Amino acid sequence: MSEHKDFIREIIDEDNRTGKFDGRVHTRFPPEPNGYLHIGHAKAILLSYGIAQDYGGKFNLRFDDTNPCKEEQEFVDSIIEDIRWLGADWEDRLFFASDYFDQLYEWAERLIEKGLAYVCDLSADEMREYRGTLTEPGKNSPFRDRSVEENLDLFRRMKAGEFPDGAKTLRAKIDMAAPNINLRDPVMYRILHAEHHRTGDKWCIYPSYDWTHGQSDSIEGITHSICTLEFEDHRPLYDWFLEALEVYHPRQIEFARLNLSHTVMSKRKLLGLVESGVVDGWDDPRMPTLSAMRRRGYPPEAIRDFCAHIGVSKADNLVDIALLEYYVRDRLNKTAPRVMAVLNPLKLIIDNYPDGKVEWLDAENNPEDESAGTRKIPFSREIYIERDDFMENPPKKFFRLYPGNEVRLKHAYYVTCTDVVKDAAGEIVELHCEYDPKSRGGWNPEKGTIKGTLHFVSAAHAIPAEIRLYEKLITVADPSNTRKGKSHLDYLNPNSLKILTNCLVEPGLAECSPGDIFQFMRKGYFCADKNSTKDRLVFNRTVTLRDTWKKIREKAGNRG
RNA sequence: UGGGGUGUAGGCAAGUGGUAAGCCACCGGUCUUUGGAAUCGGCAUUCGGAGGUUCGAAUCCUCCCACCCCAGCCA
Repeated sequence: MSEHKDFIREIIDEDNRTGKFDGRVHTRFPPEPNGYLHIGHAKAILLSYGIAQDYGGKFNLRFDDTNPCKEEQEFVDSIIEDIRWLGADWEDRLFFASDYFDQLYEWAERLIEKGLAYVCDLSADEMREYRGTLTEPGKNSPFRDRSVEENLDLFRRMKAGEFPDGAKTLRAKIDMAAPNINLRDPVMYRILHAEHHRTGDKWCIYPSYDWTHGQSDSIEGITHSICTLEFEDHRPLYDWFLEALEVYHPRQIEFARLNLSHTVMSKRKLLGLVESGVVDGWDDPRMPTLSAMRRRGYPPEAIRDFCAHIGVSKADNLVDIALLEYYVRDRLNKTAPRVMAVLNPLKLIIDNYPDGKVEWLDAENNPEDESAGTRKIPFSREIYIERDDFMENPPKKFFRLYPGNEVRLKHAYYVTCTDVVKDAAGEIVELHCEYDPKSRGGWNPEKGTIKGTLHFVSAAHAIPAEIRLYEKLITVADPSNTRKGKSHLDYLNPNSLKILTNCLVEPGLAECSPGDIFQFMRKGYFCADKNSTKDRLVFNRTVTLRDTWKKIREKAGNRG
């Protein structure tokens, strides 16, 4: 089984063979600080960073902050935090496109002097009309043939603040009939009397992304500018700028962005969910943002595993969110300490266990990791078990607790159900059992296989907790491909968040800190929320355990 | 009816003229003090379609079809 390389690494191998960049490999991740990073960005970051690592090259972080109206320091901070958490390292190479504003301005004047750029007075609407359509060529701006002197003068006065927003633009003089619309005299500068998060009020003209991006990569000596598919037909424009300027020319390679099932990934839609209150902020654990995944308990290693395995190609894709969850479980299974928590408690009284007696039993912390050691858990006459683990009239193949059945209480004893107590409404309020004193620790060699094993907490020792259960945000796999007139908002999962407030957890959890991740045995992985305190424990369900019993039940249900 | 891309299993994705990897999902067995984990097995006679070249085609050629992106002074 040979390790295969993605098509980008193959291109880099080829460049190294031919000596195109003298064997250098230098990549970058260029986010715009106008929102939070999501799992799709993680794919891009890890791709570029991973390539730099594989080839002994360098990786830069550069903020593409050319639009002061949308960008904020808050986003710069969150992006830096998220990339650090993911594990990509830009060392001392943190840059901002705004660092290059002076250079870009100088280059713009150079293009004007070469007769390759001009100041245009067309309004936004007029410019749209002049641009033509997908099938018809555009027509030249009436301002296209201004003299170099006039252009220089006007451009300097734009910079000096003599004109209001939108009054003029600087445009590249390329070809209004180009079949590639990006080449129809694109805007290089627009007038924006806006405060920039880094340059303040120094500028009232701002370079467009297209005019900034390629040159920024050039300035930084990037060899391979890896970006997503939608920029493929901007590449000829970047080539044009770089050639006109006669500066160092990186190679741009495009790949398909990640789409994840049962969620949305566009910043616009994500922003909409936040602003409309559908979710409780960018780090609501239901969001596909990295900050949400961190809060929910996804380890960065799992995200790296996921990104390393989804592949890189140019084909549109929709990756099943089950794959991400698989890698989360895979990591957590090896690392998360096992504890017992009862989400929906049902009291169980062991009639033949001495009243007032407490035994502290040994419990292993992680069967996958012996070095995780053991802890002591309390056992007593009154305990709580999971309500789901008892059925008065069980279906076939149910081997949990029911009248007359014997089950194992994990790490403790075997118990047999002897009585069911109900309230006036017929609701089961408590169970009575007898325990087998010879089964201490959960094993009696005299008996055959005990199939059912239940988790529990000791009533006198358990501590209360709030537990938040999360499910998919959206009920359909691909909300971008739904019936006419429907959007992702028509497919929000009403059960995406369920808050349980009467949960009971084993006493050791009182000491846990926000961010700690556990396996609540038989229930799933849970992460102490950022707002969890000793007095008010709050856990987020990271992901459930695989549940074959649930599957059997659902199948039976479908048949019936 | 412009330009740029992409089509291999339910979802990703290898494959680069020599007879369809792997992962997830799904199905079944073993094992188990978590119905977890682990483990074993099953899962494309065929690569968007049709022709053609060749001893041999997912790979080369021709035509066709489908889907995605582009008409911001957003990135």
